[in-house]
Amino acid sequence: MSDELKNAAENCRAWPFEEAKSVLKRLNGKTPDKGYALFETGYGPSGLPHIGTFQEVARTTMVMNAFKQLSDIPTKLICFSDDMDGLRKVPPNVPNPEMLEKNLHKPLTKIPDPFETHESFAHHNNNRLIDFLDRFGFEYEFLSSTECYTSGRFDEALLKMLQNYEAIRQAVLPLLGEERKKTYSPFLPISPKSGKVLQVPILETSPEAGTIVFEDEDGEKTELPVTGGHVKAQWRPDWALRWYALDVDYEMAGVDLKSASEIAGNILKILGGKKPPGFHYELFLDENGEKISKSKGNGLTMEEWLTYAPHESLAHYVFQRPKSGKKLYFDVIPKAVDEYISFVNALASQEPDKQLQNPAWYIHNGTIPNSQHTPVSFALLLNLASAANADNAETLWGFIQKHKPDATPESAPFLDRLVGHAVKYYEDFVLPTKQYRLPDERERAAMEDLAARLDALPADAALDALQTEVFSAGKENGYAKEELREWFQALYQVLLGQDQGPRFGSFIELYGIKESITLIRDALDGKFAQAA
RNA sequence: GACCGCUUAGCUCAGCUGGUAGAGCAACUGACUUUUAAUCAGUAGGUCGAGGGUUCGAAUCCCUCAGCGGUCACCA
Repeated sequence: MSDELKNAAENCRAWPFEEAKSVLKRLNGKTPDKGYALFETGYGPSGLPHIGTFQEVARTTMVMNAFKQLSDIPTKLICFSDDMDGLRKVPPNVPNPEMLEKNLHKPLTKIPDPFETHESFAHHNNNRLIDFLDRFGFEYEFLSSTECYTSGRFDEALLKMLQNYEAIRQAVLPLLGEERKKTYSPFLPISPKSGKVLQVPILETSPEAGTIVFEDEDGEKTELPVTGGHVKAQWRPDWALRWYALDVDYEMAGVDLKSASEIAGNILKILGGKKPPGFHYELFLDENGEKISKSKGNGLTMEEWLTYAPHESLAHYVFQRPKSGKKLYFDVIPKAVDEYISFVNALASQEPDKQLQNPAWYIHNGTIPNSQHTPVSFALLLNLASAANADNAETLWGFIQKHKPDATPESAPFLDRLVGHAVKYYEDFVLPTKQYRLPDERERAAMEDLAARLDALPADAALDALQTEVFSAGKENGYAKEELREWFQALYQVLLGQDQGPRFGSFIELYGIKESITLIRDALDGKFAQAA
């Protein structure tokens, strides 16, 4: 079986395997000197982690999982935080904006935490990243740029950059506009006086001494070593520096960074390295196929997705065709959840080559825990929730067990999570659309009668009895047999605020006899119609 | 301007290395239930953006064009 899987892996054309193969090729199938194949993702800590962060780590993990199938070379995933970057503008929705304003252009690790919970702004956001990633169970190692610079880990690479200063400058220039070309430098000195990351021309370089000379903000000519965290590399060279110093073997990036990564690759070549493989994924679009922008507030946030669906479904969504632009809006969620469920349920019975076509294989690294299986689709749950007034998990579970008597929250924990999401969906999308009305005379009489009948029943009355009482209440209060449909509709409209509903006897059984009586009396008192 | 993606059923999309077009929703029909919804079974629906080329054979590969969209060119 294992051999069969390995064979299937070698022939698999799913994108994570295509990527993994390019890593294996880069390594010539051998463990590199550092002892492992290194997969990297980048993070800018001036903002909070978002769906793009998730997507990149999830997809890189999928490549890594494929790689593990192809080779016994150890692997490592590094989430690198560019936390020595200067803060360029005050982000919105952050406390203490005046304080941040005063600290503009300083490295993020040198700026106090506006939330006043961590050592610095960067530390705060780095921790948010770590919490975020841990929440999804990613296996990775966090790495801070500031630490790499100040600890000397980047020193050798920085000196090499200095030796090749002009060539690296030339590698970047073609991409820049006229204005920027004049002052561009791959090195950004950090002013010893103000602590700011300066974007200034470099006047002299001294490869022997390992220093650069520039004019500080007050006009004073200043000489600084490029090593030890006194100087930061500008963005594109910084990327190359990291690839070189850490010996990165794989990194993907968005299409927006396409030309930048090419430049960084050229710089890496100058340093004597070889650009790590990695494709450029397309960015997410909104419902109309337009760019998602925070200012417009279109598209869908990570939080929104995770409110209405489990994170596995997002991982599944993100697996699909990373190189084409995908629309990210509410309606894709239920589909993603149900596709995920079918793939999870299918995996065990699939042949190895089919397993490797199965997104769930990548999400769970080949082995799906039993707890992930669910006998009910998410679409069904959503329908059930809205049809059955399921404003809590217990009610919804009651209806589920009508269909699947064996399922319990304990035996199907993933389904239990889905139930929670379905209830949330009900609260946010179904409940607000409910329109209760008051009953007319005949309806009122029948409902009062129904309440009284229910009251007279034992607490453990059987379903048949309940259903019979509902019919009797209708029939004996002026509804002819062919009018009974109207009686039921009245129940839904008056009691549930909708035109349709579940079989009413079952509803009472699940909702509870006492609760149903209260529901009827509240409706007759006008509590619902008034509120609406 | 440079580079890229998309165009397939009413809607949203899948179709991997070429072999008589698929799914979900919507629609329609039926079954079941002392109402509906749900559920289940089934039906219908497409010159695969246009034109050309390669091939015994093209939604799939190549070229041209059109429409839509994206990214970069100021900052990272």
